[in-house]
Amino acid sequence: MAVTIKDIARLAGVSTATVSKVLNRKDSVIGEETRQKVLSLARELNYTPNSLARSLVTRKSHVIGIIVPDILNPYFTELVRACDDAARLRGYTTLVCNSEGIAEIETAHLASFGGHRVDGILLAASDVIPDTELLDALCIPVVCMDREIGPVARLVTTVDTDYRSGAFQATRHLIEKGHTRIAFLSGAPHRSNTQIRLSGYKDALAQAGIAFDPELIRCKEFQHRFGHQATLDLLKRTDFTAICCMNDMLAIGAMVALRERGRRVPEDCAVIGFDNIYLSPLLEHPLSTVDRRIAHSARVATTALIDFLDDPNRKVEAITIMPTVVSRTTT
Amino acid sequence: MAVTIKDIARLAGVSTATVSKVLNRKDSVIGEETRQKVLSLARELNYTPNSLARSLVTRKSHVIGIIVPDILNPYFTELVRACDDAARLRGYTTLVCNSEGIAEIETAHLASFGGHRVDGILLAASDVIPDTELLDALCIPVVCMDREIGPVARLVTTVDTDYRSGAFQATRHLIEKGHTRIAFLSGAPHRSNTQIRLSGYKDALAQAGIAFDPELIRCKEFQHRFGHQATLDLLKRTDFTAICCMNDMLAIGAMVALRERGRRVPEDCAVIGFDNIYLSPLLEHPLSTVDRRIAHSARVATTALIDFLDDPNRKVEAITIMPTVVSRTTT
DNA sequence: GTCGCCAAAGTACACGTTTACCTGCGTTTA
DNA sequence: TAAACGCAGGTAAACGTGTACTTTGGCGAC
Repeated sequence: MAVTIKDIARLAGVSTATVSKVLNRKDSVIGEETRQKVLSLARELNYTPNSLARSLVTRKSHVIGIIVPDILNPYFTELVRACDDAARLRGYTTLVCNSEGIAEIETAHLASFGGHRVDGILLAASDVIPDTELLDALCIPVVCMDREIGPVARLVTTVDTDYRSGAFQATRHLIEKGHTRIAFLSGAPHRSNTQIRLSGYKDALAQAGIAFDPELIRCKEFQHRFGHQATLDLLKRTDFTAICCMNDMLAIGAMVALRERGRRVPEDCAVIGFDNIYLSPLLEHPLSTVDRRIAHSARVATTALIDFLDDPNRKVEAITIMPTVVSRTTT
Repeated sequence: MAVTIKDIARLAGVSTATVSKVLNRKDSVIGEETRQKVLSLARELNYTPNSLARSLVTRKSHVIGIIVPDILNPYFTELVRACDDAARLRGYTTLVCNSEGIAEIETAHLASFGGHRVDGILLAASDVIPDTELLDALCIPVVCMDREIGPVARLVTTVDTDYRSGAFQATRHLIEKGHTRIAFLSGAPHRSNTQIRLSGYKDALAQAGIAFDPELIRCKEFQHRFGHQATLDLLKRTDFTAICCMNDMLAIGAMVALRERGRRVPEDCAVIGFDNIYLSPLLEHPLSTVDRRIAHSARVATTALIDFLDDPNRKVEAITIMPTVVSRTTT
């Protein structure tokens, strides 16, 4: 049905090898006349190379697989979009999969990546521990983004955000605005991810001579719902004038709760988020937050992966992205 | 490097054909003993079939291509996610591309779909007119979602939203709340897309005996930014007590503008959106909107496409999704 | 006149599967 | 007892490319 290299070869009266050479610009050794004939024929017939066949023989699919917990989460939407852009710029296509944060699903996706012979894998933040055994068996280069991972043979590099600094800056920002009773909302308490942020928060408090009060801490999950629920709970049990949220969705949930209880933002209670997702400036109260440069880190990770694919000898160091506070209307 | 069917064949002392038959459950004709041997060997070696090779020979990639203008737009995020889920349920993988609403980019993506031999294409709403010539040449089944398209050979079906009814219901909802001065915000004025919604709005007005006032109409684009800007402009030039927005991002932008000008929602001005994106219930003022059942229509479209792939003789009718108003706090 | 060389193009195999068709061989059946 | 059949499995071609190696002339050098 579709036109192949053979059709062109037949019509041009040459061999498929010649056509292939011309089309791949290995044509230093091809006569100008046949070259033109092949080229114009290809255009005329609307020839599109069959990537499957090509990948099969070259052992290069020019596809990179991306795993995120859920693309519906605005942070990951933005991340995936930026990865895709960066990859496309280098001639790669992306295959994105949602793991739901469930190990079995992630493992299935990884296996599928193996079947599709993706050239590289981008593993985004998630609470699940990657199946390093499978990863080793797959023998596909991996770049991790904000994700803990054990030793993996083909780990190219990791790009992480300096969470401690981000949390520190956010807290200090609130302190500078005059707050001393600052609530802290974050995800799974046992994850190092959360512990590091918490230590940043504590450091800022200590530096300002403010006592740490465990009553103000709520760590469970990075969901909007939890931001809402935790704020309601805080409102009932203690008093505070600011909330330091470790992601923007938590902050959005917190603001809903504050409004429901008649608290004005930022007059009665200031709110700061973390991530700086594209939505945060668009809200009714444009959200002050910690900009973690999502698109930038996505680009860095993708570029590192592809650089490595182009030249596996290149040694890449772990990369840390430094976040900064952006102050809008909620603080 | 990776283990192939040949390795298994060699180790099991059988031919590759036999291994293939076992692995594809064409094993009615295979002895139980060799069957088990092959199966356990495959498991043991962690064999993953090479989809490229498989697709090459079967002429079926089990991949469907999706084109959206921009996955960062929450409506499309949700759409893509639902399509992906539906596709995966049927054993398909999705390849999603962002066209930016630019014809050339879309065309390039379509060509790339051809190269990757995707089995089917899902074309989501966009202002660009698809390259029907290329689409015909590609010979790949297509399903359009809320998108105008000329006659295309391999068009399976279209799934559309009843925009007229949606706009009618939204307007009527506002009228029932006692509003008579109702602003109307929508996208590109010349698109039938917008015209149809406008006629629904007018119908509701007429039914209630309310005169149509062109002063209240603002049509330009479906972006947050325009919702903000148009509302500011309306506030300056005329008076109204409600805004009927033809998508949720416009509504969110409108609410920002209202707050900036000290108008309370819904006391001073009611706002209704359209789409019911997953964000709308999560906002500080949970948004009243028209639920167009995004995930549902995505499923319907994907299922229709895959049903067709499974049995091309099945004739599918155009599908229209009926939206309904969901009233939250902004009306 | 032979040798070597260069340009231009062709040959043939490999990539990892699937599958139509064929081969033995043991068992049934007339 | 020979023809027919069914079972278990093998052979080989095909899918569309890329590429190492080979062939074919033509031409200049010795």
